Amino acid sequence: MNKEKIAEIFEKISELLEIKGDNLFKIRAYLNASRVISQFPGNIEDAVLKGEMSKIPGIGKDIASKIEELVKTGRLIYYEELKKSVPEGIFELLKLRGLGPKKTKILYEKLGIKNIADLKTALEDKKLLYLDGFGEKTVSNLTESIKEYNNFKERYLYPEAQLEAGLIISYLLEAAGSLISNIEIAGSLRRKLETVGDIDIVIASKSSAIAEVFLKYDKIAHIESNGDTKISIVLENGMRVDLRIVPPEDYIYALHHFTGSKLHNEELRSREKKHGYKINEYGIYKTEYNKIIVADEKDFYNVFNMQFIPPELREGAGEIEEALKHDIPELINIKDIRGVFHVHTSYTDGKESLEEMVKTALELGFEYIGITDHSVSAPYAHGLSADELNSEIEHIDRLNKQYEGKITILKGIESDILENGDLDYGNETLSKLDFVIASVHSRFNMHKEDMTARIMKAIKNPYTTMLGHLTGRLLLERKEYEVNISAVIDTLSEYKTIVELNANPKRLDIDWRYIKEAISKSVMLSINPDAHNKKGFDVIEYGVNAARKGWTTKNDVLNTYGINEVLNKIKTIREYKLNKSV
DNA sequence: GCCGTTTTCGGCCCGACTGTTTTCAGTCG
Ligand SMILES: Nc1nc2c(ncn2[C@H]2C[C@H](O)[C@@H](COP(=O)(O)OP(=O)(O)OP(=O)(O)O)O2)c(=O)[nH]1
Ligand SMILES: [Mg+2]
Ligand SMILES: [Mg+2]
Ligand SMILES: [Zn+2]
Repeated sequence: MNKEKIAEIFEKISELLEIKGDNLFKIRAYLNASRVISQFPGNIEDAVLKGEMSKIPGIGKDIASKIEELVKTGRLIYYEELKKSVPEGIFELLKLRGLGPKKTKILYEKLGIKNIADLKTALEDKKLLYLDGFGEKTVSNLTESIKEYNNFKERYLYPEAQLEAGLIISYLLEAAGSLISNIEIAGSLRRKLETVGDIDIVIASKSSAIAEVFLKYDKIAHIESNGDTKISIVLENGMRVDLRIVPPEDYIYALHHFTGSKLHNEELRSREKKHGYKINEYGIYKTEYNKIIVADEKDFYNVFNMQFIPPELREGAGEIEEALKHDIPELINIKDIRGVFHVHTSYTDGKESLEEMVKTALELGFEYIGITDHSVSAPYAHGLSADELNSEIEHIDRLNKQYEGKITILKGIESDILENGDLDYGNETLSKLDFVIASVHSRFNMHKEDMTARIMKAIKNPYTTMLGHLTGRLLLERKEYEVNISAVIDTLSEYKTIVELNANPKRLDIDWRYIKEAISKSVMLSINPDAHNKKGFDVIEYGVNAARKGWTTKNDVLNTYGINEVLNKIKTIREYKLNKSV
């Protein structure tokens, strides 16, 4: 039982308790525990065995024992009992905008509505109007909510939302720039989360006229709410946008509030409340009339003797403690990236020739480029036979002479990890290469233990320099294959093997939530573009975002080093493992 | 249910917007 599943169960418990009408703080405790578990930076099974769960803030004796039950038996009797009283479809009903636990309960108890389909029928039959608290507006809003639920995604990839947010900001600046003293993306998008539920934007303006300007944006399909300081809309493509408008003097407080995360805000506010501060989106107050003025977010945190916390770290995952100790490290920046590994060419499924990819890397200022086409067992991608790989190697040798002094081309392969954990070529071929990325591209549905063993064996192979996309996930499309990530990280550590952070915005794999664990076990990262065309290098940005979310510093990442250090490091890995295996 | 440097009870972040409730509960951020 992994932490995602455990977190999901506690989230559902909180929803079930809401429906039951249980104590609000108890409900919050479960929801909070769910968030804390999903952020837990380590192996939850180990922590359970060591009896360390209840040491984690937000996990007490009761929830700790429930986690233990889940880890040990795979079930939770308390949850199963709770679920019996409520139909499964209640969870989807709760996802509808405008429908919370109270109304859902009424619909279920009074009209027997058990899921969205039931609700749709009841709406069409105008049955809701007979209920107390349900009027014409509620009916039309729920009808609209069902449409949105059916037609639109719940979350979007970071780059889609980033693009859309940029368009909105450009529009606002163009249409009403003089009214705007500050404008910034906030919410999960500012925190660089890999997927976002909506676009949050904060505006500082002296004039409320800016709201009118926003509402004239031509891509707005639906206005959900429209207040004095807050507007929520849905775009034609289904993306939701929240706009928050505040007077210029309140901007920093509003930006901080709206950046979140919710957990971060709650933690900061409750902690500082004990020290006599009140924090909201309009200010920091020591006493009611004594607003503390700050010029920027650095000042904001400094009020509480905290180090500035970069937005990427504001997930309520221990950042406040570290900021108090001034232990937040200098995070990696995109300018620290000096070269790239994991580049495909027209030798296999890349769209550009080898030389074009090299030229592009050179233009982008990279000092080295590690070429990795697909291996023989990847026929879908025209995987290279040993002979074909030899040709590519010779080609790289020629290009290295041609580009000497400009860029170094490293010879690599993205080798499939076969079902038995072997790599795709013999040692003779592999030893001609500078480095090898080993990735799983087949048989995703193996049992967890088998998949873990398969990957562990590949890591132990002396020629494996780094492990490619650890879980094979495609965000919002394909779930990760089952694998014991902590066991894999331990093996990477033991065999000094590097882990890829695949920068493709659909992958971002290794997940940033596991990066802290990897780094704490001295596993080095490589932020790889997995480029298949010239544009493919640009995704490095997303990889760096994810790395920052995982508290990564420059020195934790292979491709922040110069070519000589890189060559040295990858050689050392191979030698270390060759020695270890004899 | 969790938590404690005002501790083992009595608090728990704080506010905006909407609809139908004539005074605020529900939902959401
Ligand atoms: N203090 C406080 N702030 C909140 C609360 N809920 C949301 N916020 C703030 C922090 C959030 O980052 C910000 C935007 O809310 P969203 O619901 O859009 O969440 P966020 O953008 O973090 O994630 P998302 O990807 O949109 O689901 O508003 C809350 O309950 N209390
Ligand atoms: Mg958001
Ligand atoms: Mg929002
Ligand atoms: Zn690849």
